[in-house]
Amino acid sequence: MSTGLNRCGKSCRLRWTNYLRPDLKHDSFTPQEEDLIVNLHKAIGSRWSLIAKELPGRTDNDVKNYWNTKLRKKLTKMGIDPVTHKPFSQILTDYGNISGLPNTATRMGSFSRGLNNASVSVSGLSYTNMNDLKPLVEQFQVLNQETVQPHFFSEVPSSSSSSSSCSNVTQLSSPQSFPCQPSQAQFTPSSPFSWNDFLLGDPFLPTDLQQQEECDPRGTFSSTSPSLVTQNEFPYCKFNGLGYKDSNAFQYGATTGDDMGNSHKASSSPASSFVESILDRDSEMRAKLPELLGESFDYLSI
DNA sequence: AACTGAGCCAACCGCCGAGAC
DNA sequence: AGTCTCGGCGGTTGGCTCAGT
Repeated sequence: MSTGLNRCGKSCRLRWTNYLRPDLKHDSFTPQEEDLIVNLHKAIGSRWSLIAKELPGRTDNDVKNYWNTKLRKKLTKMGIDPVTHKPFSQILTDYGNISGLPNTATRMGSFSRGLNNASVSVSGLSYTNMNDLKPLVEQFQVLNQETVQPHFFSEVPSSSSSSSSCSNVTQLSSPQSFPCQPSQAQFTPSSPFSWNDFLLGDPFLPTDLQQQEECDPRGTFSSTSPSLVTQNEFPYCKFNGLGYKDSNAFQYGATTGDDMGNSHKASSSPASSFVESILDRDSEMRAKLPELLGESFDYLSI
């Protein structure tokens, strides 16, 4: 049916349900609604439609947006992890229980330092850092199943995602054999992964990942062509639940593309930062653009 | 006045399941 | 059984606004 609108039916329906419906509230959320959202999120995770049903006049999109823009940051400022709803101190305690690591005091220090470093290059100590670290942690949990017990981020409520990320997290506790795992031999107990090294170095450039990608091009962490890697083969290759921004950020340290690989050759020293890797990458792209475009080109002059 | 960065939110995307054919 | 359409859902993005510089 043609409505004369340049919209598909789905868009129209969304517009109606999320905005035009007459029973919707358009005023700001009340403290009571805030409390309810936080409590429900704690109980059932990011099931926005279910949460919204408890809030008359609010849509799942409203609740989701409010959570993402306000509540999550609010909780973070209060020292509560918005994912697990646990105080960061408790998470750090849990983190301290990871086996095969140096003493807790050292780890705590390096962990906060890692977060602070991230805050410089991202946007302050916020949930973003936790989410940025999460896929890396998961990668390392997969790569080091023998030495790292998966329980830090695996505490994410199983209901926190509908289709993708949730299922992957639960898979952590049931390790599979992955075709792209021949590199596992490189992660022998004699050289266990060190959180300290990881956090003291560049969190986006774990050197072990380079070994991984050199070993098997298929077992990459590529987000440029995530469809090449199925979840069954290697569930944590896909960065489920992360946007391109996150994935791209990670790319600087972990892609297998020709150019990317070169880029972190130059920035793989422990002292280099994520920002430096971006700058390196930027220089490289600028150098390559003319040949890619077949003509002289300086995008800075646009 | 111009620029910049952060916050906000409607809209979009991709996946999934249900139901019709 | 296979395919298609539709609606629901959660995650993400793009563009607007506004405060700060």
